[in-house]
Amino acid sequence: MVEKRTFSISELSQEFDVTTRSIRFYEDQGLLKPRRRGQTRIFSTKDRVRLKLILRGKRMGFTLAETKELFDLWDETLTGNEKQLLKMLEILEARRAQLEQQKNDIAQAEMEMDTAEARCREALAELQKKKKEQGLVPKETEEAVAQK
Amino acid sequence: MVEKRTFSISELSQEFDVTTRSIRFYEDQGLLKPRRRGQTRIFSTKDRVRLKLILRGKRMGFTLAETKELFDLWDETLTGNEKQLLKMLEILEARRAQLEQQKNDIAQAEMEMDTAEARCREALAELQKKKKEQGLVPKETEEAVAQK
DNA sequence: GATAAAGTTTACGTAAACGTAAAGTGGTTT
DNA sequence: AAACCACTTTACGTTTACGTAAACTTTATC
Repeated sequence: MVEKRTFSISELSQEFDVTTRSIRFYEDQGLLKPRRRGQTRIFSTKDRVRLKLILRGKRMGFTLAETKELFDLWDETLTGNEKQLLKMLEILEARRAQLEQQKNDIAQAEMEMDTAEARCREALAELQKKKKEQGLVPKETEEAVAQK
Repeated sequence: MVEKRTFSISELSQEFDVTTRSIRFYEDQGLLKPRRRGQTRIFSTKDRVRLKLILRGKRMGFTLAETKELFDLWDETLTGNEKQLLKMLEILEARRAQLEQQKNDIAQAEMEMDTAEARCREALAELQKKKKEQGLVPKETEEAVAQK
């Protein structure tokens, strides 16, 4: 049960909601290496995984070049050369630092969004109060409201 | 104690490690609005905060246009219009969803990096073992090694 | 008052990541 | 066989986010 399927370019395009143009571009840049039947591309499950990684990388702010570097490095790493292995470990460390930074950024952003939301709700509540007052004491002029 | 300082373009440039070109560009795009003394820019603490937000936004994968949209919206929100307030709350919700996605992406990436690192270390251990064997049984040919 | 240091505008250049025709290939459905 | 579909290549266009000179003021320093 090894899921030995293959995929057409439009299948992947639909599944991941990217244009075929993008997929071809990723191949052009060396990030995907589909087989060919004639001139038609045939994507393996490995290609599919890589596409998923590419897109996630993008969401995380990686450039295609960075992602490609990781792919290439990982391929080289599999050959078992010691220098490559050590370099891979280094790069993994660097990425972890980057992820830590991103996590901090996200936490910060969440806090600020909390206070922003709170202020919005306060302001809305204020407006509701004003409305009620207007309901009770109608026809207050705009200028008078503004002066509060 | 309101920290009422101002900043020159190069001060900010150095503090946040961005080029003056970038800072001028951000102004050009309407993200910063420094005062002027003659034609020289004078940045307030508010500008400084915004610059920080711009850079964090970039690290989080936001475009300048998106960040500007948030700035503008927040400014409008402060005027207290109800429609603006509700729109702001909507956008905040959307951003939260985006942050959740990013957190998932990061968690996934961390897991994969864990297994990648483990494999690297295994491979390295294997190499060390091979080296020892070579030390004990020297002059093994490359072909023989490859056949294992 | 010359000269350097830091600031400015204007404007063309560039890399990344595709978009968008245009024109052709290969299979299959009617 | 005509028409249609999915796929292809080639190639120029576009947006974003600056880089990089060039030529010019303004301010500080010797």
